[in-house]
Amino acid sequence: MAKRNVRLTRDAIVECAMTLADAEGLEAVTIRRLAQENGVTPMAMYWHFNDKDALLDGLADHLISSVKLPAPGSGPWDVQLREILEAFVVAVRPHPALAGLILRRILIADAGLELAERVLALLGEAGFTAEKTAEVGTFLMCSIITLAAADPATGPHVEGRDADELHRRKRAHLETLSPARYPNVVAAAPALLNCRGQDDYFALNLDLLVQGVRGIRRS
Amino acid sequence: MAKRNVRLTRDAIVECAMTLADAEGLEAVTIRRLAQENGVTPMAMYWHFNDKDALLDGLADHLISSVKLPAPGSGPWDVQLREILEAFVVAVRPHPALAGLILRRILIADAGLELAERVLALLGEAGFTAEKTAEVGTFLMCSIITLAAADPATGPHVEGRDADELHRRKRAHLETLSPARYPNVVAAAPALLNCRGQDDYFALNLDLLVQGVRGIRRS
DNA sequence: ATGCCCCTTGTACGTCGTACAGTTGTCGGA
DNA sequence: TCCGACAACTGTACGACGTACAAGGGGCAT
Repeated sequence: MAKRNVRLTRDAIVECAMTLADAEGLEAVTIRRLAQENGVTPMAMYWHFNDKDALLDGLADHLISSVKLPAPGSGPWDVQLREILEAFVVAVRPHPALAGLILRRILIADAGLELAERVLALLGEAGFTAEKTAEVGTFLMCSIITLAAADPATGPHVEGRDADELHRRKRAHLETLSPARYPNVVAAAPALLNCRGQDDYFALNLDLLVQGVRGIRRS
Repeated sequence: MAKRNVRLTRDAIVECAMTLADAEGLEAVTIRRLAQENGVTPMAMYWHFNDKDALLDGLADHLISSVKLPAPGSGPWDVQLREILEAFVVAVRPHPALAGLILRRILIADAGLELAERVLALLGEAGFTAEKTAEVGTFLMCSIITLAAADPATGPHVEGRDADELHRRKRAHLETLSPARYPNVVAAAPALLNCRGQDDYFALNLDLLVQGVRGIRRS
């Protein structure tokens, strides 16, 4: 993996960290591992990033700025809101291991502020007060991240486990449940284990969020 | 902190870990720290738990089983659903640092299965197919956990930072924003920094979720 | 060639989870 | 009264982690 022909770059490190996180999870993203991956000493990282948190912030910022916001059209607010939220999930979905890093950077990264600005504007247009706008907007951002985060079987933002093994254990456990005691869980068991990652799941719950915003508009 | 008069117990350890997490965050919950807190050698923990993950699972299970489900009344499904979701948030809210641990244990812990069963049953009653029931139910559980997790300024499930310092930095950053470029963000800035932890926030977004479910019922 | 500055290396420390083996306290049957 | 057996705990050690600190090299303008 040593590619020590050129100098190291912030962006190169971030890129490397992203593919690493996608392939092996966030817990594989280690200063030492990143250094080794680039044929370099661990301490070399610290020239490009103050500390590991700064590196993770870099990852988050990179992910946030990959959101392709639709042009600020003139359609009804709920349609526009849905488009923006969808653009957000679409960008984050390919990197579920990193989803948890995003939240704390949304109001810091430029792209995140742009995103927040658009969402808050639409909520204002929908008739929410400034305070409710903040509350709903915050929750929407959190929900989208949740939506895009990893499979519940592996657990979002909980790393350090063998995903396959956990998934198998969960399946085995669900199969031992008494259908008399948990009829609905047993009936939904295959879907519960499977539903994440399906386009259906995202579309349906994006609708849920937008319809929810519409539903609480007057109150 | 050494209270070595009685033998150690799984429950005692879990209890200790919970107060520790509430006071100093999940990153303070360490095998060594827990041992020291109980006046015992680190390795003593491994008699009661196979490894640290088992300990965290114990924490999650304890938290899940603290949910006080309302009696299965006979009101309309959406009212009952809201009551259940509210009971969930109420139980988890006091322990935001642990919220992230819950998800992967919901379909394993008995109390979690009970919770899932009730939610899925109500969704079935609302007219969802088995598959959509699973999708919506999964998302609802995730959202409630998200809702109950820590302040976005400190970042849910992201530990290892000084919360106060981060909050101050965020506030400072928001105050430097150009109101021309981000009018809505600037207008909502105080609320954005503050809204979490307010009862208002939880009530409003619980409504959002329930109304959302109602909104997507027929489709 | 020389000096400077950007980038990298080398070494070391403290913390973490935990494998492995040994030690104690307690208690029921002889 | 003794005695093993088993439950609960101790002691030591290892490898991985983040990172402080100081020293080194290598390309560029002079």
